[in-house]
Amino acid sequence: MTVDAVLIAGPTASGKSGLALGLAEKIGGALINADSMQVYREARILTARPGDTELSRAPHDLYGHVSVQEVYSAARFQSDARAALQKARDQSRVPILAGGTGLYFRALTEGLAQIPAVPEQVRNEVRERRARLGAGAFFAEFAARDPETAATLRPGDTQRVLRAAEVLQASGRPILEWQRIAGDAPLDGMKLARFVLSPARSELHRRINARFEAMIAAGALEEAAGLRGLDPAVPAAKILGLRELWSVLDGAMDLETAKTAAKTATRRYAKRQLTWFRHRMADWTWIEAEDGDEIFAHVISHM
RNA sequence: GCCCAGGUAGCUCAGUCGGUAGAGCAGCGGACUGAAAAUCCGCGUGUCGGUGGUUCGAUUCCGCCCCUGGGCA
Repeated sequence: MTVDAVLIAGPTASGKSGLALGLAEKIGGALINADSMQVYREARILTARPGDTELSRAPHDLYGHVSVQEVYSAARFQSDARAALQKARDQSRVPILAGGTGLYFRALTEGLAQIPAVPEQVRNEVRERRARLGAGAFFAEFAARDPETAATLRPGDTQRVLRAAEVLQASGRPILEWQRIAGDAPLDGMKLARFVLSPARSELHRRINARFEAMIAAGALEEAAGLRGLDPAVPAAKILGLRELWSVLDGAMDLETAKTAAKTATRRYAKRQLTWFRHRMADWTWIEAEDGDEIFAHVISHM
């Protein structure tokens, strides 16, 4: 085996975990999670995180290692992944990074800009101001102070507008300026085997639907009950299916409706993932096979 | 078997007094450097059941056939 690391991307329910695990067993690898939601400890079922059986078959890192209460981020992931990569290296294991979060893969392969952390107080101030002024007025105000960045954003893009505004507020410099400074990529200079799993859309939809049913059967409703009261502003509150199941628990929605809504949301998520992969990972090895053994054979032949 | 009602987008339906047709949901395409399972932008994707006829022109009118639902037998 001549690669320094294996990267496995793919939309949700495309079979990444199974492939990664099989590969880890075969080549003596160590799994490192590259999925933004599988990092949350208390949400194993709803995030389709590997269970104890899988965990016992190969080393796993960054799976369920933080609490749902925490605000995890791409930056924290990058730093955690750096440590996990070092750990695998120390154990002479090939790191196998598997996940569905495009931005996290970007953080690994291209790095993130080194932007000073924004104090909690500034974040809150900026949020409150936008809520008070409204999206349009807030954006106009921001555009007057940072026209260059504003030109790249839309007023309604809540997340990016807030981020740009808080960075400007906290650092005194436009986020665009910070982003021009190249980041340090954890995988820089390493020999990589990169794969994107891409089953046919119809098959992917079938799997997504079936998997949510399986999650329900495995106790997703109980898991959701345990997460009630979670601060809706925290990233883990965005776990697909969580809101719908909370509605069921509140008696505001029947289970069938909730399941349908959760599946739809997951299908749309998969579509967004694929848009990212298609354009940002065009030069990776794309695997359209759907059968596990077939996928495995393809991967081996490309390494 | 007869009588009604209806066959239009993947689904539920609207519509066209004859000039090749929209709405919702689903879906599709795209952007995206620190909340990314987030956030945002864009797009009707169609043998108008089939087949003859009338007509310059039929999804629309007429005939026949097929299918679905309801009623009567």
